[in-house]
Amino acid sequence: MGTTKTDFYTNDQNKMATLAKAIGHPARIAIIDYLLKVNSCICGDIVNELPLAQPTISQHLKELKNAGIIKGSVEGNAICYCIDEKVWSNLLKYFNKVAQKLEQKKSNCC
Amino acid sequence: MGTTKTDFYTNDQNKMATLAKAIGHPARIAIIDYLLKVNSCICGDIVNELPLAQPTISQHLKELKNAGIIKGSVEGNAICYCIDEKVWSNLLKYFNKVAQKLEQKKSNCC
DNA sequence: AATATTTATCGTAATATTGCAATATTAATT
DNA sequence: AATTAATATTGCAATATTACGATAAATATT
Repeated sequence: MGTTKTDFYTNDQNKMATLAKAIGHPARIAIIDYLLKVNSCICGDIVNELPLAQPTISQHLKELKNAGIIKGSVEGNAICYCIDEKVWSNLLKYFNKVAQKLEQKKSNCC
Repeated sequence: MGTTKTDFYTNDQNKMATLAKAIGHPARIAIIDYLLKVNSCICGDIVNELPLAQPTISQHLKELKNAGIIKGSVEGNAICYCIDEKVWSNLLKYFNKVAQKLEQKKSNCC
């Protein structure tokens, strides 16, 4: 137990869940916010922006990267992270799709 | 440890993280999908749709409800759940905002 | 080559999540 | 008032997540 039964669900469902889960932490939202705020997609001074230790932030970045939300490229001895627009637009598509279907439905019981 | 430092982050960040986290599980994505597929927002036969025991599904529904993504109204001895359009449109707004900011940015290093 | 800077990894403790069986609760039906 | 049907709650085991100190790895700079 404690393990998700990923086998049962569709690829799309698992993929979307992975993406949403990666975003589902305030530190990672804050990282995304910061990546947007800073014009160029600068990296490691995120450590100064958040109340977290460097290893913790590195871990959060890793999770965002594993999910595919951000990508990083080595830039000297620093690493430059930025949001993957393609992946984000997929996310947006999903949320849009659901919103549209919600509008189409007239029969709301709640 | 193991506890998220919610105190530090902004309300918006925490709220968005809570919403995303609630969606961040394939079973809950499947529940959302099902709620959309069924025209009226019927409830408890979700148990027949997913490979999960009834208590587990009840728990997932509770999490979606606590996050505000779905709402439920008592309908006889059954409960009718459906997605909260307002909350969903907030979610959509966030993903849209990020997508727009991404487009504005020319300077991508990755 | 030694040092500094930046990021990643390892190990570990605390807590949270996932899932289920058993049981309770609530409302309808007989 | 029993019985049935639909959900919720409780308690628990297995696993995952969050966070950090210590340390390693990689590249720049001196």
